[in-house]
Amino acid sequence: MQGSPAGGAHPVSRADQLLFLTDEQLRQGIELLFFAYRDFTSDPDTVLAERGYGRAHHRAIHFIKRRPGITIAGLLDILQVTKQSLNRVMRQLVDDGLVISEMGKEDRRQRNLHLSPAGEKLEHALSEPQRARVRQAFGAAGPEAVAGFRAVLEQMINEDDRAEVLHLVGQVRP
Amino acid sequence: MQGSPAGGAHPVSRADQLLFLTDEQLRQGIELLFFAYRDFTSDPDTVLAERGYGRAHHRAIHFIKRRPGITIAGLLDILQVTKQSLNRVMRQLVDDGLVISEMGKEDRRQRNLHLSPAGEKLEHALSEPQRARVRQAFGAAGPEAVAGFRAVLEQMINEDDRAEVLHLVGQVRP
DNA sequence: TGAGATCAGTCAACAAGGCTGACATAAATT
DNA sequence: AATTTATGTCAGCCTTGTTGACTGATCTCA
Repeated sequence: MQGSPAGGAHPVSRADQLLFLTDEQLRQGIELLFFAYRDFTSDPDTVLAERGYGRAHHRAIHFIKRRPGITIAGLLDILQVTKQSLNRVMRQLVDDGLVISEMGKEDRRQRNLHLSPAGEKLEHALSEPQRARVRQAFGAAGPEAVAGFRAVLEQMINEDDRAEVLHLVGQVRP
Repeated sequence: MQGSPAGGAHPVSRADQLLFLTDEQLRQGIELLFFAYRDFTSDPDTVLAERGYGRAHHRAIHFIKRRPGITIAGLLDILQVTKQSLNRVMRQLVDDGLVISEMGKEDRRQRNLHLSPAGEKLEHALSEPQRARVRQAFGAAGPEAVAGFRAVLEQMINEDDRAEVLHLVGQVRP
C-alpha cells in the first residue's frame, strides 16, 4: 500500500514518548497518510470530471498558476513525468484556451506558460474545495499540530532534493 | 494539483499563530503533502516493478496482511475501487500463489483471503523501505510533530467515514 | 561560421489500472 | 420458491504513465 496512519493523537503522553517508533506506530502513520491523501485528492476530481479533464491537467494548471512564465522543461522537472506525457495534457489545455504558450524572449526555443482568464477561473474552481478541506483540518488541529504536520512531511521528502522542493514550495525561512 | 505543503516548521512563533490559515499557508500545506506523498509512494514501486506488479497489488497485499481472512467485499470497501478492477489484481495474486483464497466457513459465498509465505515475504519487501522512510521522518521530527501530523491527517479524512477509518487504522484510544 | 547541443513538439506503440455494463453461478435469506 | 447477496468474469473504454525515434528551431561554443 502507499501510506498509513498514526496512533493516538494530540496530547503526547509519557508512554507515547517511550514507545515512540514502534512498527505499529509506523504502520498507523502509513495508513493514515494513505486514507487522508485519498480523500484529499478526491476534491478536485469532481470538478475535473465535469470538464473532461484528469489529475494531470490539475497538476499542470496548479504549477503554471504558481510559477507564471514557467517553461516546459521547468514543468517537466516539477512534475517528473515524460515530455510526451506532459505534451498530451498541454496540447489540450492550450487548444482549449486555458493555457497561453508564448515564445521566450531571451531564448526563443523556450515557451513561457501562463493561465488565460478561463484558466485562472478553472484553477480556482479546482483549488478552492481542496483549500477548504485543508483549512478545516488545520483549523481543527491547531497551529502546533500544523507545525508538526509540516515537519514530518518535510522529512519524508527525499533528502537529495529536499532543499530544492522546500524552496519551490516557499518553505524557506529567513 | 493534489496535495501541498505547509510553511515554516518547528517552533511556532507568535506571528505564525496570528497569521494562521492564510491562503499562502494552505497552499504550502497542499504542495508539501503532494511532494511528500510522491516520494513516499516511490519506495515500493521499485520492488513492485521487479515483479511486474503495480500499486494496486501493493494495496491489496497490505490490507490482506493487516486483516487476515478479509473478504472481497471488505477489501472493496477499504480500497474503494470496483470489483472488476480489484478482481484483475486478485486473480494475478492468487494465480501467482501470493494470496490464498478460501471459501468462507459461515457463509460459503464469501472468500477469506490470506497471504501465503511467499505473499508474506513480498509484503515485507514492500513495506520495509516505506517504513524506513517514515521511521526516519518521525525520528527526525520528534514525537510532538508526529502527534501533529496525525491530528491534521485525521481531520483531513472525510468526516462521514472518519470514525470508521480511524477504527480500521487502529486509531481508537481507550 | 559551422558543428553540436538544447528546447520543444510529435508519432507510434504499449501497459497499468481505473471505469461501466452485462451476465453467470452459488449460496443465503425471506 | 423467489429474491437477494457475494463473487467472478467478459468486453470495451479512458487517462496517464512509459520507450523509442525523429523533426525543426535556436542557442552555444570552438
